[in-house]
Parts: sequence; C-alpha cells; structure tokens
Amino acid sequence: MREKPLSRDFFARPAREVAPDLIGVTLLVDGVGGPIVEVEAYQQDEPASHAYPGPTKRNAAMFGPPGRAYVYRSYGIHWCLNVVCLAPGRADAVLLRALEPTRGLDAMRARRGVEPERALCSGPGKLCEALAVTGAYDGLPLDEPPFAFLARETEPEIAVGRRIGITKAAELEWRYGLAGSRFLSRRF
DNA sequence: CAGTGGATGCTCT
DNA sequence: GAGCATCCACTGT
Repeated sequence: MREKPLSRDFFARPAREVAPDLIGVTLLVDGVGGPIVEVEAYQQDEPASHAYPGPTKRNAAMFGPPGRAYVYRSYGIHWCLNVVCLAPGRADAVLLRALEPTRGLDAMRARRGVEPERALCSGPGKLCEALAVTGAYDGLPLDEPPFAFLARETEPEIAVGRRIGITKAAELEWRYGLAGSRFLSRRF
C-alpha cells in the first residue's frame, strides 16, 4: 500500500519523538510538496520556544489539541509552519524546515520564481512560500485537506544537530534531518 | 564559499 | 520600542 496517511495519533506525542519520525514523511498542501528532510523540535520549558512565555494570541494553536498547524510570521516577511504535538503539561511543536520538492514542481517554481530545485523548499520560509502556506492555515487540522501527511515506506538515516537561527537554548541538538540530503537548509 | 546587513510587520513588554 | 524559529543580495576572498 502506498500513500498511506499518518494515523491520527502520530502527532499526540512529545515533539522530540515526533520530530525524527517526520523525516521522510511526505507533506502535501493541496497536492504540492514532497518528503520532509529537515525539522526542529520546540517545547515550552525551553526559552527558544514561542510557547515559553505562556499562552498568547500568536501561539494559541500551540496550546490547542495536537495534530494541528501552528503558522506564524517570521521577521515580518516569511511564514513558518509547525505541527502541534502533545506532552504532559507542556506545549510542544515541530517546525518544518525543508522538504524535497517532488510534486507540483511547476506550482512551486511559479510561487518561488525560477530556482534550482534544491532551493525551492530549503528553509522554513521557502517551504511555506512554495506550498502557499500562510497565516490562514494557523490552527487547521493536519489530517484533512488542504494538508496531507503520507507515511514513509523505509527508515531513513537521521542526522542530528543544533537548531538554526536562534540565540537562546542554542546548544540543544533538537534539529533532525535526512542524512546527506541535497535539500537541507544547511548541512549538518 | 563566508560573512554581513537590510527588508519587513507583528507580538509582547 | 525591542526583538525576532528568515531570506537574499552583496561584499570579499
């Protein structure tokens, strides 16, 4: 069987369990996307997380049920997509940072401009632009259209390293990727 | 390649 | 009013 959607409770686990399991999972938004190759875990008790200060208007989705999207604007320009996870007494999420563009390449190129394929989705802001994810998707369930998460068929080799673009809790190695992938935002 | 800085808008103090 | 979970263009090797 191919194209098997992730089970509903896939996301109902702590972010650091979900994050490596997302590598190789195919993400589609309205049929456009491909296998995820890079993610980062964030959890409330750690100061780099948007949930660290407690619930606010922006991070409300992180404090809602697991298996939904948390989308926020980054640096006033880009959108970034997270999946909301579940941990006891703590808000958890996984930031989707990069994927290998395999489906809807024409749509992605049209949205991003002419680019080498490897740069279409090699970063959280690029990924959202290529898949047309905006703040309108904040809080939407991930097991319903426009989203689709399709289970991987083989176990990938996972690379681990420090998260990118943060200053607080920068020493934590909560970035996970597909080892050797050409579609990462940066090498591990 | 590596490093730097500007664009840009919204959230929270 | 500060500070970003970023990207790109531009500089200098």
